Amino acid sequence: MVNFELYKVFYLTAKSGSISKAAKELYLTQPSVSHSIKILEEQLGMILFSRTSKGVELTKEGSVLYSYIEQAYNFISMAEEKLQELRTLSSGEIKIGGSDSLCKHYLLPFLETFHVQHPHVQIHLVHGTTPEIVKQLKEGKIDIGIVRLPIEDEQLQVREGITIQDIFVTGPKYRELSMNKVTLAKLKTYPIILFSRNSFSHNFITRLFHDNDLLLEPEIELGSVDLLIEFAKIGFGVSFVTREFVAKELAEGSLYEVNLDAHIPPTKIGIITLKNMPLSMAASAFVDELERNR
Amino acid sequence: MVNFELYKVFYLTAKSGSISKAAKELYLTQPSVSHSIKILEEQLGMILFSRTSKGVELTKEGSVLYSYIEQAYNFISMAEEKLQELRTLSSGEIKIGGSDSLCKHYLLPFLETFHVQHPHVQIHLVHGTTPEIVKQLKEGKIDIGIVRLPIEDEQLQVREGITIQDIFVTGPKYRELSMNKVTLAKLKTYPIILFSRNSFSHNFITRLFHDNDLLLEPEIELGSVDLLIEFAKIGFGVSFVTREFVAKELAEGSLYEVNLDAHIPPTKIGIITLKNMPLSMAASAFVDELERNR
DNA sequence: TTGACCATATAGACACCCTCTATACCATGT
DNA sequence: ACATGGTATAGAGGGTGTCTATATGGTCAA
Repeated sequence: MVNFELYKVFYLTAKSGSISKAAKELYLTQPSVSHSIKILEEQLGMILFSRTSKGVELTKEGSVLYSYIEQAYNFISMAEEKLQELRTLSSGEIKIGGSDSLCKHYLLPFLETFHVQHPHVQIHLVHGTTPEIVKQLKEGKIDIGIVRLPIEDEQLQVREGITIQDIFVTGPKYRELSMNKVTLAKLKTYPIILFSRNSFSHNFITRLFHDNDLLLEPEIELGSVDLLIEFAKIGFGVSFVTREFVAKELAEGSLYEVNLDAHIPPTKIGIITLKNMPLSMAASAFVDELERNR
Repeated sequence: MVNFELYKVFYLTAKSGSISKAAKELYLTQPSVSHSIKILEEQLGMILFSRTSKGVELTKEGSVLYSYIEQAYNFISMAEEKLQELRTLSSGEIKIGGSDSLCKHYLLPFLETFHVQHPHVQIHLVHGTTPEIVKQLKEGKIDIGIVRLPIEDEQLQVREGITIQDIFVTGPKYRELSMNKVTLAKLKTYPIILFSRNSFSHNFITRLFHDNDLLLEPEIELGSVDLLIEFAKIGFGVSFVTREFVAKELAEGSLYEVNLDAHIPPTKIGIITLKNMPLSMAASAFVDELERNR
């Protein structure tokens, strides 16, 4: 099989009808192109051009070859244009899997700015629990997963995102909880509102109480962080939420942070990807964006 | 623009899913292919493969590139197959222009054997006078012209074919002309049958008589060599034809050659082509065939 | 867990081929 | 006749692509 590079030279020569012009386009000298065409003709065993005093002209066989190579050349050009788009993020696609509430409260701001910067990069958001996210990542259905750390998996590459702090919050009704230190036992006497059973936060808090020989019996279990916030605001009880996600409410005074006499360790948000699978340009850029704003 | 040869390496690697396998196909070593792909990735500014322990796998961008390169590769493969056909004469086309009667009597036997040998080469036959043939040759409408020599034209390459001898023939009725030497003056007393006015033979004979101070007044002028032969056979008079084209009739005794007491110089058949336009494989093969049987 | 096996990556040396310069050659048009 | 613009050829040199040798890493089976 002939060296493909020779076909490029052939194409440009045929197209411009001149070896000299082709040489200029290729940033080569005329003898070089002349030589390449000679090699090609020798390897194909046929004359491709008739040489005239004003350039070259395709022979019958040359014309046949040209009609094919023209197509091939166009496809390669299109390929390079397409890759150029991908490289400059004028095109592309990212599939992100967001665990729990992280989608809305953590990811959304990034998505907005990223979308403004790269409007032609399509973003698909998938919702799911941490194990679901990991599974989809391994199946190649998503490029990036956003989960709470820690996570242990040999196949995963984990980048650390921002650190978040889970806290108990309450509305003005139980404002006293924010004044003085509150023990877990004391807190237990208030109505506790938690995220759905089996969620990261539900499990964590249950274990925290259990470690202090207390059995937590949540008053309400909700499937949405927004509802947790709303319920706390209007005085249904004490919600367990992430401080960073209720920053606005805390600032405006519609929620108060419980002054808990117990240590709730801060959590990190992790950006997980498959260790062996290189990220696409778009995904890579998005991850960079997430890491930059750590 | 990237070296096209790298795309070939890329394609075969992607297709086989393995650098080692691609190396075998390319008759290269594994490090060489590995290196080529690295170069390609660097030049495109993106990772094309994820390397695993059992080979390589296309990344998102790699897949995009592959979908284009696959097409390009197929076109090039098709091109090489097509050229292979042309080279082996399993395909192709020849346009031949035959002057005067040469088509039927000279060319036809060659065409038959050539067609048997290369049934997939299409042959187009064009009929015309010598100037018409030359014109069509220069316009690129035919590849090869078959004419009587001599012909003088800077742009033409002339190959000599067989030598032919024009003679006068007659049927049994005037058989006596074949017995003893016949002068032009004597011949003139018989009815002369010539090919159409302005034809090569008409002009030649008129001049021959003129050079001997005789004015030729042909009895009949015909537009076909076949008719010349037939008219002579059935006793209409004396036809001026080419000896080689009436070999059968002379042998079987339906025609007799006039024993002329004047020298008619033999003529050569010429195979003419454009000097600066290389012949197609098929045309070239046909010309070779003509030259071989000189 | 360990070792064999099968991938790819890396390093460094060498040779070949590609490209360059210089020049010849040819056709065309002034 | 000569300038111009095209291609072909020769020969030299350097760059690049390919090789060998070896490292590295993952998978599988014992």
